[in-house]
Amino acid sequence: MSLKEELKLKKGFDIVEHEAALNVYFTAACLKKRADAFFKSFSLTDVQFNVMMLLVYQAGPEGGLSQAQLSDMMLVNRANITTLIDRMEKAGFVIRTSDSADRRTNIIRLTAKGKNFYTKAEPYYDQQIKKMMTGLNQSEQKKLISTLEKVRAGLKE
Amino acid sequence: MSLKEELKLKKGFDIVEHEAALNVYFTAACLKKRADAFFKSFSLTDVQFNVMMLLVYQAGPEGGLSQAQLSDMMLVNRANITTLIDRMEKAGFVIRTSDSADRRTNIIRLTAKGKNFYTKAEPYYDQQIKKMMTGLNQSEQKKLISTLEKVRAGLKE
DNA sequence: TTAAAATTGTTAATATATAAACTATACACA
DNA sequence: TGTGTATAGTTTATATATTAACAATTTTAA
Repeated sequence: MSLKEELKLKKGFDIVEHEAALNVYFTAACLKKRADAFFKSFSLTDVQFNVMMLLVYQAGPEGGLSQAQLSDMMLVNRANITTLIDRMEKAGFVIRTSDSADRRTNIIRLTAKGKNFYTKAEPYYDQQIKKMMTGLNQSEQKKLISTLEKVRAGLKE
Repeated sequence: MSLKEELKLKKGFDIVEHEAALNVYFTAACLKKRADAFFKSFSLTDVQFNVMMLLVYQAGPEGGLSQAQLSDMMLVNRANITTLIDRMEKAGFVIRTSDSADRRTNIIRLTAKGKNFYTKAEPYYDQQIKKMMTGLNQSEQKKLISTLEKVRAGLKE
């Protein structure tokens, strides 16, 4: 179904670039909504889950990541990390620790609660994301990935 | 460049579905950031521009759209439209009018200021979106559109 | 060594989004 | 006609995101 049909628009799109960009945008929104619904049963959000995933798989030698690293890996503003980590700290999933090498820096670490939670939730997430992407086969997904890489490359200029 | 490289991750992605979904998500975020930067010079946001575009091209016989219609066309919650239209009303771009056919309903209309603004801004937007999508040729864009349609179709189940 | 430039995390203000609950209104059905 | 259900928009609280400005700290360059 075309986006025009899905959004029930009277008039379609004259410029294919505009249509392509809107398709990316709204597909992401649909993915996010579906993910949000999934994570709701775990009482956290997709963004918080992403933080945990980053801490599990991308932690440095200090056993965590700095807020600046998190903001870089999530493509969001540093200011946003503050309240995000506040909420996750409050929920008991992460702690802020000081960095012995740099007094400006916090190292964000998963708590035992956070680790346990993540370990339990990950298989369910894996299952869910596979379900979510059943519209494409493996080869189509790989092609989509490389196409979107091209889009992003074109944005860098 | 792969997402792993862009985000400077130590560890890549084990599940291609996850990688594909993240590519959609982050590409949309990159598009949005670029669009935000563009619209900043016009002192409005991409979401507000989208509202204006919808009012110009999708208005009904009453010369506008209801808030519920806008929320459907934008795939966002009705509650979100309230404050969005508040801000646009405050900026003088739109007005809320009553709907003679249904006393619960507001019809959102562009003001003369809003119409003039949109008419001036649209050609610049067209130019900009073409520039933003230069990573793909026309055929690749059409292929991307149909792939994303498949993703969304798979999400409906 | 010193001063300038860069980086880290926070704060405050703003924008976009969600959910739940509500009132008023409209619709559907018996 | 009356009752139950659905819808429109708002309010409140919460989450995610941006910007600009700031103080503390670190890095860079002269």
